[in-house]
Amino acid sequence: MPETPAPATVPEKIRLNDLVCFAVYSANNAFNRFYKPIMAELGLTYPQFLVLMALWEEDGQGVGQLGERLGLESNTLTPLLKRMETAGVIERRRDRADERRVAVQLTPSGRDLEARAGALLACVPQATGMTTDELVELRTAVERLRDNLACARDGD
Amino acid sequence: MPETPAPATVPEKIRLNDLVCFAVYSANNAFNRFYKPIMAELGLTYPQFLVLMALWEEDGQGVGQLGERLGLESNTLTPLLKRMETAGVIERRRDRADERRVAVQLTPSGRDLEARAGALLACVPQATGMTTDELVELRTAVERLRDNLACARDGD
DNA sequence: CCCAATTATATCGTGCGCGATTTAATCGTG
DNA sequence: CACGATTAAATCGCGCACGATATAATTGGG
Repeated sequence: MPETPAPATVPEKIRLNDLVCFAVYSANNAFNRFYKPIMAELGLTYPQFLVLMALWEEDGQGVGQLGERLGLESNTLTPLLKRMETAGVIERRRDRADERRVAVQLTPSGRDLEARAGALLACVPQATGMTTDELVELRTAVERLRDNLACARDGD
Repeated sequence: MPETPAPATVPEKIRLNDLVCFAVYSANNAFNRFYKPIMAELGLTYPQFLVLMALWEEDGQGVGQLGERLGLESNTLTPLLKRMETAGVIERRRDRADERRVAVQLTPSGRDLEARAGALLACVPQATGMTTDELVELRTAVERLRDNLACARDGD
């Protein structure tokens, strides 16, 4: 007879490296580190760059729309947008028709960064060490994971 | 003849949703949000939980070893570990043989959390909406991405 | 028309994550 | 043994991310 009785379900120690969440966590940190010097060249941070991308797709979005696009709320976006305004890449202006809303507009300087960003980010696919097809598949899977987690948190 | 001459490489507007980095970024945020109430039940934050997992695998690790395991440095870990010490789940003590080093030891309270954590995290695979096989494949791909980015940043 | 409910942003406090620097202990070479 | 170089951790400042709350504008019944 073994000293320790076998439990109904083997508890099987969970290890850090078995967790998808840790892989995502550490990959996100790795992306941040990789992007930092590139973004510094543009005078931006990585989250600020994501905001700019959203604005290059559609200028003049409100804080709420940007938040929906990026998965962030005003408590994160407001100070971030203020820093971007100070940096001179966007302008924030109250909507005349509805003074609660704040529209975020690119400045010429903010628009100009789009071309520069394209060149600076060209090195990224190479750095991932993955093929275009692999990247598309990976992205799709990560998006599915993200969306499932988000809706599991709300209404299941 | 087309109005706009075709450039050598088509600049093809990059959209937010095409970026793997944004998928990883937003998935990491989603994980954080999903884990927050679970971790609160344990009196922990998500990064603190990751530290505990590393210690459950091997107790008494130094700050540097923990950092290597988690991909963090002392500037992040030191204050985090101090909060965990205040919370009573670990103890930090200077190594007698080498006074530069600080060993991190689980307290009984910190050890006890392992069993509770297992039960609380049982809901996670379900929430991802992915099969076990899909999760393994996804984790492997994300780890590869992370490791490639990290070594591209250093010596290529 | 008024006022409670709703909506949009902003504010505040806390905990990361990290670049830059500091402090302190150990090592290595003479 | 001395002393500069190296190593380990800690400190500092900044920018997210977010829960909780506040402020201000609009909406909708009665």
